[in-house]
Amino acid sequence: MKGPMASTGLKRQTMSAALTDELRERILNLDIPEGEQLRQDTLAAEFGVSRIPVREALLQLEGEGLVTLSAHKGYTVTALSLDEIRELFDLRALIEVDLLQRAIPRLETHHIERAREILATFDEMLSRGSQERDWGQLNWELHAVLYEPAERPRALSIVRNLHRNADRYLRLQLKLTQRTNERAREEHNRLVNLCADRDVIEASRLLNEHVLAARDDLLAFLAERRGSGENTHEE
Amino acid sequence: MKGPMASTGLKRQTMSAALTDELRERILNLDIPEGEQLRQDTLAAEFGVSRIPVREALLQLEGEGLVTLSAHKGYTVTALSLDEIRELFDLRALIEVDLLQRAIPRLETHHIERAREILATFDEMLSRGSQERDWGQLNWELHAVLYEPAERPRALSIVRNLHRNADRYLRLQLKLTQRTNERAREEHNRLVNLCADRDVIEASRLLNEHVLAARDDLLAFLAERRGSGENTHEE
DNA sequence: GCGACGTATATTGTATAAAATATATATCGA
DNA sequence: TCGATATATATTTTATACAATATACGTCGC
Repeated sequence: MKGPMASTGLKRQTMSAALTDELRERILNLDIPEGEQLRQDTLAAEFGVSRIPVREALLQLEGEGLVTLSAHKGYTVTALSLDEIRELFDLRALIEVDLLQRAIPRLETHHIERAREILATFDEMLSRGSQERDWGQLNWELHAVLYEPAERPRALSIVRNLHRNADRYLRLQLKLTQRTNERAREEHNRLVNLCADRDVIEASRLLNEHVLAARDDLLAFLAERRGSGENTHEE
Repeated sequence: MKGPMASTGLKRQTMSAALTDELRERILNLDIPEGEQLRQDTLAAEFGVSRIPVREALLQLEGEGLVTLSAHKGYTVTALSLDEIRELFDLRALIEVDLLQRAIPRLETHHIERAREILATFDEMLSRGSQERDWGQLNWELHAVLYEPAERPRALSIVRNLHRNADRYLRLQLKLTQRTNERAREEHNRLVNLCADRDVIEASRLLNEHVLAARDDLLAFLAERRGSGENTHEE
């Protein structure tokens, strides 16, 4: 469940897969900004591989929605409108609440324990100063462990993708505002406690509010930012 | 909105895209059965292209869930368990009901007209004898036109993919039982009428029942079939 | 005969090279 | 000068060739 062959440094099974992960991380971390053209030979040269695995990585990311292909013109990093970002969160709320309702009756003690471990890691991170790079991953793991007992692999996969697509913008927000982090932390704690109590009704309500509050926070942040020139990285 | 450049025979913008469509159609139509290995050389030779566009088409289909890649071992046509098929329909019900609720208040006359056109095409098809090949496409178009006013592109894309994944099994059922078709036809008519009346409550209820009834019908059919050796294609 | 190892073959994964398409620049005519 | 067409350049798409990996088979030792 952790990172595959972590710390060994052994290279992945295929270049395509490794490139997919690396490119995804760069996009999510905004190292490559929205709308940017992705030149195949440039990437190939940078990674020291041919263009074939680069193309295959980009194709994979296109399936995830992170890049957009225009035939014969190439790939660009997908730029989402505020409406599209809103939709990500609305879908998250819809599907995740359903997952949680199915999962809670089947939650075992070890699920709760794992969730509390993740909460502890969150706190640790918070005290060490913002690590927005890992925040999204940790946030996903917490949600995923609560939904896992539902045994709904397709729904889980869809939700993971929704998280990923929203992650870019959440990281941006985390970089600039600390309040979001604290609020999420508090709601996560309550959510795990409600799950431990098997309180389906209240846990569902809280989860729904949690996701929609994150939505509104983020949209307000982005609306402000986009309205006024959005100057963060200069060139 | 119809088939792109139908009958012209003009090749698509790229080979990869054309191959993706062709392979998808073969898989959905069960020309290539579940679990079958897809050899890249074989496909390349058959279509008269190199393995590169074949690989890219397969990668695309993997993103859609129709094929599964095992590193260094190749692609196989994804085989779904009954539980996974159940999940497809449960997700459809969840997301489509939400879409319909958002769409109905924004439905315009021309949406309804278009829906009735599709219903007429259904009837025409029914009278000409079963054309299970087009059934899934038509079914999707009907649902899509009702959801379109919601302006939720991501949700629509997810639902289209769910339809596609279920389509293989629906076609199988349609080939062997006519009753499903008639039942769907009747429910579709009622659904469009309720939409025309802007009756969100009843339309939502009917849509939910419609999808879940299709689910139960199909699962019963497949359980029967899988239990008893599933002999249809001999070799 | 049985299991472990090594080789041969088939298939996938990647690199390089050629073809097709799009974009930019230049040339021509009015 | 302006617009349109033609040419050149950049980039993507596809083909061919090579390398890496997995599977099948056979050989050897016991």
